Amino acid sequence: MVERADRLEESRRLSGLIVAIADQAKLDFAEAVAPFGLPVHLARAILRLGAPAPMGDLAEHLACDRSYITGLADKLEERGLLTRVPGDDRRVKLLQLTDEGQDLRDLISAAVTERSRVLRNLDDDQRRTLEPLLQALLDRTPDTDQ
Amino acid sequence: MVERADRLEESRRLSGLIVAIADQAKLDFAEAVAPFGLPVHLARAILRLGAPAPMGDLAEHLACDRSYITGLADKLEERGLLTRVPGDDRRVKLLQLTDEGQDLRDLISAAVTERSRVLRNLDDDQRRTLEPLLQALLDRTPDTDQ
DNA sequence: TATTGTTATACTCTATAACTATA
DNA sequence: TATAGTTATAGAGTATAACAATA
Repeated sequence: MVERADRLEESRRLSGLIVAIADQAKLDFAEAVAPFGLPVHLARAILRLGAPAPMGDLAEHLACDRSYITGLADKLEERGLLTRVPGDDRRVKLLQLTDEGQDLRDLISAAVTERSRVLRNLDDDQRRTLEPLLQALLDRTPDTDQ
Repeated sequence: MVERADRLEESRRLSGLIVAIADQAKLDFAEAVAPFGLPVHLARAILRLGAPAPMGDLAEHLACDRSYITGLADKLEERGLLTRVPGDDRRVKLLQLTDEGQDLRDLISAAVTERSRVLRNLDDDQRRTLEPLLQALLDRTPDTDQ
């Protein structure tokens, strides 16, 4: 049996750890990507564009407004990393990486993977143990309403 | 034995889960705190002020510039939630919650705890299993340099 | 000379609203 | 009429730099 106060303290510790790990993950990502001269959002966009995608999809994935994507796409286009190609629905523009963009995407992907703490700090067993716990944490709470 | 490609995919999944959980934790926090009419940063500041603390300490804890703390302290002072009291070193000002501030802090603390996913979604065993895994994730990588 | 907190200002990020062209 | 993307603009959030008081 765990005492109430201990459980509270443990829970705060765990919450703090999770936030700290996520913050660290963002720093790791920014650091992995910096050598390529790319701000985080541009790098995330490139990673997302393994296949050509409508600008609206990217907005949804990056959790931002479509108008913001226009700016990102402009910057990536200026750098010659992607082009806008028309979709079947002619209102839609697909963002498609150029060859240079694809090459850069591969490099970024490798750099990010290389720094992955999940890969570097945990063994196979630990990863297998961790996943269901994280999944449980993410699940919508069963609303005990107690 | 786990295949390389599987391990990569699993690792991406886990990284994604961690970031998603942290994002969700921030949303949970904001939601828990909203009924008190407090922006997230003000609430975090109050939670930090269980004991009077120099403004610089708060800046460090919130990971922002000292000049930003001046603004936060102003707002909290306007609301009657804290006062600035001189420290031993007379350059220093300590932020000290008023009685009203302490009461509010207790309420916020309870509201945040009540929503804690760590408490609501995991049992004692799961929490005990989770902690060392998170700790390992956070640890500075042993720099394999491979 | 270095440090704490303050002030004024500037910058970055991102959203909102109005617009064009399609549907 | 509704939707995808664009444009111009505005706002929130936060930092920078110069400053006053103290060390």
